[in-house]
Amino acid sequence: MNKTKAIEILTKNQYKVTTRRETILDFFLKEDRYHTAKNLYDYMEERYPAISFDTVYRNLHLYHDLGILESTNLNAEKHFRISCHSDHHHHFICNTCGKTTPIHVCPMNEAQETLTSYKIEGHKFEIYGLCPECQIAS
Amino acid sequence: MNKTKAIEILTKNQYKVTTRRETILDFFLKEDRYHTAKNLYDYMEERYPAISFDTVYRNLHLYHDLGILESTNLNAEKHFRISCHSDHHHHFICNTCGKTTPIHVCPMNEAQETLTSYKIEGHKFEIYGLCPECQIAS
DNA sequence: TTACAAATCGTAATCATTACGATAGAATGT
DNA sequence: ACATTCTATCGTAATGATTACGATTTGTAA
Repeated sequence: MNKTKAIEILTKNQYKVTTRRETILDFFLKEDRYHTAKNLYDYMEERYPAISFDTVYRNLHLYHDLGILESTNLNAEKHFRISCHSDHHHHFICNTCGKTTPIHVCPMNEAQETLTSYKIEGHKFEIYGLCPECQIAS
Repeated sequence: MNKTKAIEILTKNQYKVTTRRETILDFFLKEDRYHTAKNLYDYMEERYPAISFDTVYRNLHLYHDLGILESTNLNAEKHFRISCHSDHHHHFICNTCGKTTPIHVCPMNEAQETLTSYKIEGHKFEIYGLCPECQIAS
């Protein structure tokens, strides 16, 4: 996902490309990692002192629905990152800096065999720990 | 995990065995699935009309820390279930009834090979969908 | 049974998220 | 250019889950 493609998705779906929406894209494209709604709110508030929660959450959900962002729950708080769905994969997530590393291992084929007569609607595979950089820092 | 073992863990760690703590165990042992704090609170309130949030949450955390319960985050809300750590496995979780089915497939060995120089501290593999019973019901 | 620490109650505070009426802004047709 | 009509945003209040804490009660060991 890049800015051009995200804007293309917005216009294709008849959503307006506003300055706030562009700034939100900049925020997520700047760093390839998970961020909380609060992280984004703080970033936006520096640039638009009157920004509303509504704008932040509404656009997070919009981007999520359009596939521009993907999300995960880490300790009962939603985290969002720029989408990278060119192929199916999962993530290593650093507990310290939040940076993600793709993992190209997916156990669903094997798992599926043991779940005949179950209707599978989704799955989650995440690995948590310290990335090389954060190990050195600690 | 069963009631005798849970009580053994409590006393071994010098925690008191109170009526509320026993009732909480009954609640989780009754059904092999994930429950929210609210589920437990409602159950407790029927039996102890003056039960406090504090008691519910404090004991959920205590049981979790002692390994009597395990937890997961489903749509930004913590869910708890009685621990079943006899062997390492993961769960299929029904989106409708919350019942769990163990899955004896774990992708960590393969994943680890691709993550040399990363320090792995934990992982999560969950499959969501409809269990056979809930497919019939819908 | 007494005494003390642990557990619980009652209630307020916090944190993330959602909701909604009022206002502002962009796109379209005249 | 102007009016019309959506859409987006603001301002703020409400909700839902969770945490916090002083006051009171209860369990346990001497």
